Amino acid sequence: MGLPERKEREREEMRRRILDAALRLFLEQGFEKTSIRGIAEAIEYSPATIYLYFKDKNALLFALHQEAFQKMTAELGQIVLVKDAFERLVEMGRNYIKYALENPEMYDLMFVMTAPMETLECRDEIWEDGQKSFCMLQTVVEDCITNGYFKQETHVETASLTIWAYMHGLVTIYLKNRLNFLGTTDQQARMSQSFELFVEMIRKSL
Amino acid sequence: MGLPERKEREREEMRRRILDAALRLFLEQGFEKTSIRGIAEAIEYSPATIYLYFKDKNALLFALHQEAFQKMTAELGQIVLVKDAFERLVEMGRNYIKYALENPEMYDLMFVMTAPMETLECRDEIWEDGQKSFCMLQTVVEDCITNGYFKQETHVETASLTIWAYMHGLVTIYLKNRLNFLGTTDQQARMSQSFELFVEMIRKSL
DNA sequence: TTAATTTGCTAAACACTGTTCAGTATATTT
DNA sequence: AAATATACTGAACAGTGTTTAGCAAATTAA
Repeated sequence: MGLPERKEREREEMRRRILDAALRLFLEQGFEKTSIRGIAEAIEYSPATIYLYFKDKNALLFALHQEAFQKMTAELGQIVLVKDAFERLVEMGRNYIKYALENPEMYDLMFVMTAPMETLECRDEIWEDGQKSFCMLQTVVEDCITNGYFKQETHVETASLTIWAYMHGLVTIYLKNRLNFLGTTDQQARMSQSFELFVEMIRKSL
Repeated sequence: MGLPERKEREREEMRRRILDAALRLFLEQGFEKTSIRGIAEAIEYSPATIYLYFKDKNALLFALHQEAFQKMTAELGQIVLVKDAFERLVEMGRNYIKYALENPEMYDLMFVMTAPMETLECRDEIWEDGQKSFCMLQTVVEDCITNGYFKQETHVETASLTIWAYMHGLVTIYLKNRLNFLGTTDQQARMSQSFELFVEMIRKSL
């Protein structure tokens, strides 16, 4: 066995090339219309080659799903700059919505599609990326308790799940075109109004 | 032109046979694994025949989506029996969760999949089924205001959207396996805890 | 009753999809 | 220089949604 140093690096470069092409195509033409063959053509290799670097399409999607989480975590991480605990929570919510609306395909991959989760299941692993993000939320909720914004007896996990559920519901209703019985221009405004109401709800009752 | 009485009836019977078979297959083997060819085989007709009764697969999905709404509306309609306005709202929420967990594929069709919505868009129609369901929720929220549970100045539409967003978020997070970083058995319990918290939140702050 | 026409349906094809595998040409090791 | 391992691909398999040409039976018209 020779030194696998360069080999390993080349292999990683190829994975990158595949993922970059896949991501570009997904963002350009959406999920449904992106195929393994299309990705192969974009990197000028045979479709079979992709299967030397990813077990199947689900594994490829899972890798992209992980990168989407990295990006979101980076963006949500900005909120540590906000001093006030409650305002930090609100800003986190705003950024969550912003990320979802600006990266709808990635959001789908992260929180809606079942395909990437299947790779996780067949590897018998836990959903680490999701867990880590949830912990970020929990931390901020804890801060709100510590700083007296929320009652001492507030159950952190339950409160966090409730907040996440609302945020997720709001953005998916919108992204999946289930708000289109309202005027097209109004939709974003209605979301903002709802968000503000929810913020007041948790301020008053948590 | 002869009397199209029986012809029309026969045509409707055929549509029914197709939809029944499609529904059965969807529930048996899920969405991804159900094909036009499979449906055709189930009713012992050629795949091409289906296209004489439905424009394309999206139109078929849209028809099923409509029936799913009928079923849900019927189930949610039961809550009129509950006298107390607030308790009626809570019961509506419980039934919503129940329906979603008992009919995950149908829920997907109604609120997550974009395919049925495309048929709607290309027909340039509004999402009537969704609008009607939303009105049901709005009515109950109005009752809560009238009966003094919610403040007089509560904006019905915004409050309803907020409640719906939370409910939808909760069930989709669960159905799309995004709660599997919690213990498998715990998941439903966590959902219940969150729901109870949310009920208290709206009781206290709306 | 016969001829013309419409209706209901299908076989076969088209252009795709994800995936596998035998085989090849290049690079590495012995 | 020979043997082995690596990287890659062409071609196929089995599947998908959809379209079209054509056929046989039912309906209408003469």
